[in-house]
Amino acid sequence: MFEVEQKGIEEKISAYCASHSLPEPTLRWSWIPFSGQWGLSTSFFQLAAASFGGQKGNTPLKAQEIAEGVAELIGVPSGFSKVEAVKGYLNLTFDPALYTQRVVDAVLDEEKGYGRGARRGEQVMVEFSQPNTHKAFHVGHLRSAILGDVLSNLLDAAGYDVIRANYPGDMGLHVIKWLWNYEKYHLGEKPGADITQWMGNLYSEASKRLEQNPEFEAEVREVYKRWDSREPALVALWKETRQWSLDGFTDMYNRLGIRFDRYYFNSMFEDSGKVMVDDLIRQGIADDERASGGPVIVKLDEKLGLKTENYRVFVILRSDGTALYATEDLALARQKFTDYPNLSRSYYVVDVRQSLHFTQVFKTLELAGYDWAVRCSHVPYEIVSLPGNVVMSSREGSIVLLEDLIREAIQRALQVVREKNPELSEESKQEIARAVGIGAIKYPMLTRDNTKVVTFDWQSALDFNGQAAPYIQYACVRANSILRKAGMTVPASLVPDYALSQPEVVLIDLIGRLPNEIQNAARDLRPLVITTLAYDLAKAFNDFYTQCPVLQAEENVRNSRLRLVAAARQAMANSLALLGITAPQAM
RNA sequence: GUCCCUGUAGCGCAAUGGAUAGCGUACCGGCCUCCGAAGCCGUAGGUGAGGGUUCGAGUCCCUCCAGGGACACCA
Repeated sequence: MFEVEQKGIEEKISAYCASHSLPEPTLRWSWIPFSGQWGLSTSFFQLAAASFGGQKGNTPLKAQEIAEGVAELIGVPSGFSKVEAVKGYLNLTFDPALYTQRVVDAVLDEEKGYGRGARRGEQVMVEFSQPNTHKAFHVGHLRSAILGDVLSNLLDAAGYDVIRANYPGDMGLHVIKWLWNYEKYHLGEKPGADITQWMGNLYSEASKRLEQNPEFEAEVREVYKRWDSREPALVALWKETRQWSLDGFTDMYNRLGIRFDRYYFNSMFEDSGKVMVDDLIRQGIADDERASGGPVIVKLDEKLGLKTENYRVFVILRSDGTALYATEDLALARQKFTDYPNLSRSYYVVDVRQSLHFTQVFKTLELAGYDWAVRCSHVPYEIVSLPGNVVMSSREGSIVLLEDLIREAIQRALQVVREKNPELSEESKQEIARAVGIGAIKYPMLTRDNTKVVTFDWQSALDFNGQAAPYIQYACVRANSILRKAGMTVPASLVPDYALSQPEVVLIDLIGRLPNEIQNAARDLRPLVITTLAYDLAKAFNDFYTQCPVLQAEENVRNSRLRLVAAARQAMANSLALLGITAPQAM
């Protein structure tokens, strides 16, 4: 927001250093961290330490001396109201009126585009939510879906052209088991309304039957053989039942507001993966141990000339010649760069337990000479577990179905909105309940670091109070309410001509940070940065409207505050949109 | 055994190597004649242990301790 002024100041600091025989400084700007202090800050400790040239010296004292010298030289630049040298820091306080106008104008001019960075002309792919067909879709699968969706939003807002890819597991032993069970006990049946639940039930039923009757294994192997020879009837059944799952997934994604540009399926890469394995053997990268009953492996540490065991041994084809996920992942990675040769990054949003697997995949591709291999990266996240550190498993049935969670959350939100706002139309209540319910599900998955485990429990999942999406949505609603009472007209751009109060300063400050924070969040692949900002914005707005009258204020104050309310509402709505959460009009 | 992640208030989580470590929740006490109480205000509570680097360490390095995970044909 003050890039031009900041640059001018940097030049003056350079000039100061040159004339005081100090080294060329590398400046890092940050926000003044004290609440109510408003502006940019930089420190001179590094410069002071460097100025001693290895000799001992009092760094803090020297830093303060430089800060004072710089402060004296630059005076108070235009756009700022105060310049101070404090404890080795140079603090530049913004001119409140000017800064307010700049921030508020930017938000109200750009509206939904506020915060978005310039297009970079760079394409990236984000692969996320790799659900298995013929299995339940449960809360454990939710994190990849939500995280990947939001990372895509963030990268897009940061200026990248994002391709959202899904990679369902539509073939494997789990599918064969399901087909066996269906042919034997359910032939001709069709799923009802709860597709994924029905599919999941049949899968756990199949698992149970096989556990209790190991003699059925032979029948399952028989089905696998029919698949390998592509028996037309079985392929047709697979296609039909696979589609049921995919329809169920689409329904879930629609309810969550998650979309994809591109679908890859692991069944597509069985053959091309095997061809790549052959190539790797020919290149001498992979060792084929099938003659002695072993699989095809890549001894990564050995091939890399390492004595450590960092990369271990990577198994890329079963001893019976059938494809593993590893086989298919090699081909998938290549396919992505065939489809999109200019990808500058290819991200895989997959849980942390597969970290080794992906380093092996990428390293193997690098060894094979694919120059794009270094552009692939795994974005690990910790799993969602149940209380007592119980991992959700569809086989053991220790799961919370996603559709149950969505239904319960929306139901709970509907109950609350009926209590709070009985006069709204039933249609509005339903819409609000959806926005609140979905927001309440997403926010907790995004507001902790990717590497932290999320423990799911019903009570906190359905708790709408405190630091949560409904709090932020509520702040938007209150802002909207004020604007509605003002006739929805926002005054034209103006420079505030009164002394801004503390809550206004804090609020404007936070609104102004959104563009930077979007870049930070995208750079570090951390939605947490935005969930925190959105919450801080909502809190600051709450603070503002409880302390600063808008509609009853004198006209000049009222006009300025109405613009601020509109800007705050927009900034909060934009932040929520990045998080895949909608801000209702009322709630 | 090797490697990775995590350890911050009773509990759940924050804090680009920077100044005074923040928020929620639970507990206790206040606030609906005042733009909507899904809200606001107040009290209380602290970096697993020990070294090191640095002007400055919750953050980086080393050694421990505790919890979780991954390590040859599961996905």
